[in-house]
Formats: sequence, structure tokens, C-alpha cells
Amino acid sequence: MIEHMKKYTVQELAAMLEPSGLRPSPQRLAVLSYLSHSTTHPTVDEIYRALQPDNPSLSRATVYNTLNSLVANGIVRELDIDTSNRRYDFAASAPHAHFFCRNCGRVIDVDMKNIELPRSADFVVEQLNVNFKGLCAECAKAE
Amino acid sequence: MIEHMKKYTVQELAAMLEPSGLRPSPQRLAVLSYLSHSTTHPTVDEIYRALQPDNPSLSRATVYNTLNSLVANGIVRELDIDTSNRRYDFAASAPHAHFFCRNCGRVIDVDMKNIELPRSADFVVEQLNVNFKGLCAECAKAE
DNA sequence: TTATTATCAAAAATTATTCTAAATTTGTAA
DNA sequence: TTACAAATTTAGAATAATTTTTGATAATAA
Repeated sequence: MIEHMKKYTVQELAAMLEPSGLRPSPQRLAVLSYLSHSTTHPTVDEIYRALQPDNPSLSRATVYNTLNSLVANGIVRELDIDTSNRRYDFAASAPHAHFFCRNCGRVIDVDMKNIELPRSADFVVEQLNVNFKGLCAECAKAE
Repeated sequence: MIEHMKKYTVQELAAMLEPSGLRPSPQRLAVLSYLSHSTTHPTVDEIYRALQPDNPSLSRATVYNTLNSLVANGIVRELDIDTSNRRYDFAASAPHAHFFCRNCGRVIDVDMKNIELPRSADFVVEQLNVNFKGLCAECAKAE
């Protein structure tokens, strides 16, 4: 997320799928398009419910399958901040961390310019996640 | 994990429960003891299967309940590195990050002396997780 | 065209987790 | 001790998330 609120054309979205050999099916484009302009790190169910009205034939299994292949191809990132629901993030975004509110479950982006992928002989790091947990401003006020 | 491979006595383990008012039941002590000398960030199922032979009456629900109350009282930490299984960590350990191998699923500790909880007016940070994902040395060799 | 492959949807299956209600254990106090 | 209440544990049922299977359809290749 963070500063990539650009609207992508269908052609641009299709071009993201191309290198992986994934066909630009309407379902894939819909999921990708939704993620590309979402700011809420949606769960599978949120994505499904958002797209279903305009894609009446869409199946939940398709959303799962689509997200799995998008993740496998590095087009989309799976957050590991919320253990009870998978949440997704558009991969073409600046490196950032996430804050998870233990009260309302909201996930907030945190800019972290200085974070770098560590190099290590012990393993090949492909992804770095930095997660904060606690209370967001609203919930902290309410407590 | 990391450098706390000390063996705890039953009395020491019981003392950890005391401040929270949790009774030192055999089940709780067994879970806590297991976590205290485990290096693998076990899942619920791994904990259950490890303890079951010596605790034939042990129920999976008890392991879940026990872990939930240990986490709620800050005695044990829940990792959020593996979205398909909850993994646990003994809380009395130095701050560290985790590396998750996408091939074998292994979770490896990474020492990170310099990481600090960020302060922010926007939210109250209670926990910080830094997670790396990729391939561990063995799996990288095999690929 | 025919063959092959990719994609999708629906339902069934699987898995992780929580819930429920009964049984057991514990702490305290008569 | 015994009695009782509260805490804990248990087994299994229920639920929810996710994956797998299957058959149909659509796209591509030969």
C-alpha cells in the first residue's frame, strides 16, 4: 500500500500477469484490480464480498485459487499479521511495515524507509515482514 | 528462543504462572516446560503430540486453552510468521526475529540486537515482530 | 478440425480452532 | 474428613477457513 493509489488500466493489470504465464481472466483482473486500489489489506472474504455483486458467478474457491497463484508469482503479498484471517497486499508498493490493532483488527501501514533485506549466508531471504501489534489511536482512547 | 536453553524446575515454571493467578496444573506445566526447552517454535499439534504419550488424558482443547491463557498473560508469545499454523515461543527470551523457510516450513531464530519498539503518537505498540521468509540453507542447496 | 491445456464453479473434504456440557480436580472451610 | 464452589480438563460436536476434486467450459495448439 502506501503511495501507490494509482489507478491501473486493464492493460497494465494484464501486463502484471503476463510474465508468470497467468491468463488475464476477468476473475484474476478483478481481484488484482481490487487489491491494487484497496487500502485495507482485505481478507479473502472481504475481497469476495466486494467483487461478488459485479461478478455474480464468482466463487470463493476462485478467489482463494487466484490469490494463491498471485502470491506464488510475487504479484501479491500475503501478510502474516493476522493469524485468524489471511490478508493481502499489492506487491508493487514501497517497503513498509504493518500495525495490527488487537482491539478492532485494523491493519495500518507504517512507512519504514530504512528497512533493508538482511543478507545472510544461512538463508535466502525473499521477503521481509515487520509487524507491530497493539492498540490503534481510536482504541487506545476508548480503553 | 535463542540462548535460554536453561532447564527450568517445576517450581520455577509454577512461579511463572503464579503472578497471573493460573494454577500450576500438570497440563499447564507440561506445556510450559515443553515450550521452555523447545527450539522449533512448535505448532499446537506438535505440542499435543509431544505431550500426549506421557499425558494420555490430555485433550487438544486443553492445549489450545492453555496456550491462549499463557499468551494472554504474556508468558508465551504467539508467532505470526506461519499463516497456516499457530506457532509459539517462550516469552522469556531476548528480542529476535524469525526466518520462515517456504519450502520445509522450518522457523529459524534470527538475532537482532538493534531492533527497538518504535514510538508513535498514532498507536500504542505492544509487540514487534520481524519476519523473514525465503529458503533455508538446506532447501536453497536442494533447489 | 481434434487434441491439449487452462480456467472456473460447485460441492465435498480437510484442517484448524472454538464451543459445549459433563466430569474431574482443587482450595477452602466447616 | 467431608462438602461445596470454583477452576480446570475432557471428548466430542460445531464452526469457519481453506483445499481438493470433479466436471464443464473456454482458450490455445497441432
